[in-house]
Amino acid sequence: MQSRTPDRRATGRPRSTEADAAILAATREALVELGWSKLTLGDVATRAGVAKTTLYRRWSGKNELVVDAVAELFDELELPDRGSLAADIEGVVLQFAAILARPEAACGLMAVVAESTRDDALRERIRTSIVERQKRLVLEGRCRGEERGELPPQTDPFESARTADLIFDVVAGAVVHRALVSGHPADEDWVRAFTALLLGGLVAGTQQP
Amino acid sequence: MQSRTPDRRATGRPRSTEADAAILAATREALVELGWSKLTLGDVATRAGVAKTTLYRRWSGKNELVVDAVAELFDELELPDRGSLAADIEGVVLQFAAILARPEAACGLMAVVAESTRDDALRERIRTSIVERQKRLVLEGRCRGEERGELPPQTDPFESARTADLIFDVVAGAVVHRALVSGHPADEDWVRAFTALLLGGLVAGTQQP
Amino acid sequence: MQSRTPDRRATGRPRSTEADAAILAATREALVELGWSKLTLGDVATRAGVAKTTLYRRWSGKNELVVDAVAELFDELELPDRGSLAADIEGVVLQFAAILARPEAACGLMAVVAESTRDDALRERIRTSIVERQKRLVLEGRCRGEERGELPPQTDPFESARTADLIFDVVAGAVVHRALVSGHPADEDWVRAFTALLLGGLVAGTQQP
Amino acid sequence: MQSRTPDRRATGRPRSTEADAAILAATREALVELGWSKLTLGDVATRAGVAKTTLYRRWSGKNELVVDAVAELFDELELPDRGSLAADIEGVVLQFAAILARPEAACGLMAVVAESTRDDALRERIRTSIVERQKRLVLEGRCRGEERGELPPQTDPFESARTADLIFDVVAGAVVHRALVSGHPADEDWVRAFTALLLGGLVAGTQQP
DNA sequence: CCCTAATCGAGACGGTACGTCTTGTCTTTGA
DNA sequence: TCAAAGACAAGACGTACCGTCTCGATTAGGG
Repeated sequence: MQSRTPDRRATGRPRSTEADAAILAATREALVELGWSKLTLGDVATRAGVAKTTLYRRWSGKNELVVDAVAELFDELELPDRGSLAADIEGVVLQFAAILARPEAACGLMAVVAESTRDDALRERIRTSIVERQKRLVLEGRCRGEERGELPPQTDPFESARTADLIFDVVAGAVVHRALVSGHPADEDWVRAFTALLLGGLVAGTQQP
Repeated sequence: MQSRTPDRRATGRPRSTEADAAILAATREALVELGWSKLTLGDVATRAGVAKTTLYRRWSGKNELVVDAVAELFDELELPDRGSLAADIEGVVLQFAAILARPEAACGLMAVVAESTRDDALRERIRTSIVERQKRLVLEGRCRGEERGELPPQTDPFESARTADLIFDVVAGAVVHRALVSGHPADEDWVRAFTALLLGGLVAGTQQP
Repeated sequence: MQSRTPDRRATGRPRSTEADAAILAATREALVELGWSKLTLGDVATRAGVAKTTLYRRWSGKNELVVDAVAELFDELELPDRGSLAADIEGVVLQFAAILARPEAACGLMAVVAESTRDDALRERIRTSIVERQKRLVLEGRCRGEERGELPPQTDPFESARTADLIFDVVAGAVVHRALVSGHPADEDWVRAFTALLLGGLVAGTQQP
Repeated sequence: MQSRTPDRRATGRPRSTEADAAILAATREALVELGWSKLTLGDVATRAGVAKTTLYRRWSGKNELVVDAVAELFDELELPDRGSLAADIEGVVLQFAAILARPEAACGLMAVVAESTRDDALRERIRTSIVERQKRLVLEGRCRGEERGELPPQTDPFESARTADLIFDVVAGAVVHRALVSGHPADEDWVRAFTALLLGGLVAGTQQP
């Protein structure tokens, strides 16, 4: 959501802050009921009890609106402390799968990713609002793994970032593919098998590169 | 594409087989130029030199059409024989990344996946036409790994299928996420690191489950 | 309906004569149910149990088909012998009104007249098939009036034709307007008043021109 | 054209009054060039420089639009004062014939009458907007005839209305039939003969009913 | 306490695509 | 050769949404 510049004219009627929240909530509600392609901004405005003008004054279009509406959903992710690295990873992956099981997250996210293949600004907005924002979980997890001695300490910062990116791609990609493409739920069994594969690869990879 | 039932009435003018191919090619062309959201079936029909009715007679809508148009792209994948399992995997993953780097594949695939979150028939069509169809690569790869002794023989058929599914989710998901979400190319370096992670996990997982 | 030329090639499968009648009947049936604007040639063909091709082979379009279908309706008109000119006229006008009360006649006739304002060939077809064909009633009526001495004998053949045309315009026009535009039925009362006006004008006109 | 109810919500952008006029003018223009059956609302909208939605917001379809477009044409009729009843009638009938000679009037009027045979609301709209509206000419003419002593005063109001209706059916019907069906122009000669017939009938009818 | 200016709701506007329908032609198989 | 069946190119249908615009009606400061 675009924040108003601080030096903005302070005169005139200020924008309603309630409208912002109402619009994002209405967007998620409409995504659940209608999906991406049948979601219309006019309908979102009506649900939010707001005029179309009010919506367009804040967002430039459907893509940007849905990115913001979906991004909020992923902020509730956090790395649990279950005692072992494997258990921690399983926990956060299950949380991620739970969010993706919600229809507004699944269809909203996939749709904006699809649109972003032809819109660099949108891709950047997705990266900033969603991807980079959650990469904190990987860093925190590895940090905890090193503290516990479950992972060897990573010294090279460049190599460290590269590995974090790879892990994030593997985790996020695999869960999304399992949930949305294969069509099977990412349940506890699957998450346990996936975590074993991932950790096995990580340990093997760092032992004898 | 729906094949006509064999006992279909053989009367009337038969459907043009050239039109089928022209429509799918035009669809890919339009996807490249316009992307998913600006692709219109009227435009596809015009590009294919075909009336809209001809298009609607064969496909029920944009979703189904694009699934078929994209599915053809993935049929050119094949498992190369580069001497080692790791090299073979790297080869096929690179091919997969190359296809996903084509805009018609990327935006078409993501868009229909997004739509499939609210349309079970569409999800099934995607699974049948694309996912299950390419899972052959995983099976073939493991078979070759076992022949070469790089992988321990898998005896339990149920466990075997479960692992194949997991591998496919990890491979396809990671490459898609890398290419489309993270926004970095899935180049040779990344593919090598990813393959190492995957193979490490596989070997570790089968040695001490 | 285009009649086959007598020296036509007698080879090949002959055209079905039943089809002609079936198509005209189906056209009237469809006119009753659907009216002019929703009548489609495909539907007529289906009702007649005939392929569209067969229909187009005989008529060049909707206009021509409906002219032929409607023209048949007016052939059942005849001048009754009720003893006096006034009664005879009332009788035939009531018959005419009865035909126009049938929806297929009313809407078919008005529609082709509307189309004929921009299609001279169609106007000619209407005149030949419907108007001139029924003008016999006027001539026969005047002839009978003169025989009975109710009308003075008309000697000038040019003047005679002019008057016949005028009478036909007045009779046909007034009944059509009453029935279709004013929206009131052309019942016995109205027909009596109209006939009185017409006969009064005719007698007055011939007495002191 | 539907007038907005006076208690209508005064909120929102008001409808453009220029659009109304532009659409009706464009309709007449298109009727002249294309006739009824080839007139499309999309084309009318384009000619009027207006979106299709704007047109459909005001009229429910082709029929209603053309009724309004044609009705305006007949408002220019007026009863001239030429000194005698016969001359006055001849004058207004000639005016009427002149309007019917314009293609937009002829084909538009006939077509909506044809459609009205299957649409009571449309028939009522035609009666209200065109027929009843012009019946004023008959009333005015008879009034003037009575003032001049050319017609006996009519006392029974019911009988009076019945006669006015009859006269209107005869006049309008005969002119339309002459112009559109018989295919001959309603020129001065014809109008003079017709007026003589009509007036003769009227005088005869009122002298000895 | 009013003034000013940006906001709000409502809804009409010009466009554009939709998915369906009809037209008149063409291409099959079968009689 | 014609018939039936139905696919074909073309194009209008009436609807829905888009993103913009014009309204009158609120709201806050700031004077």
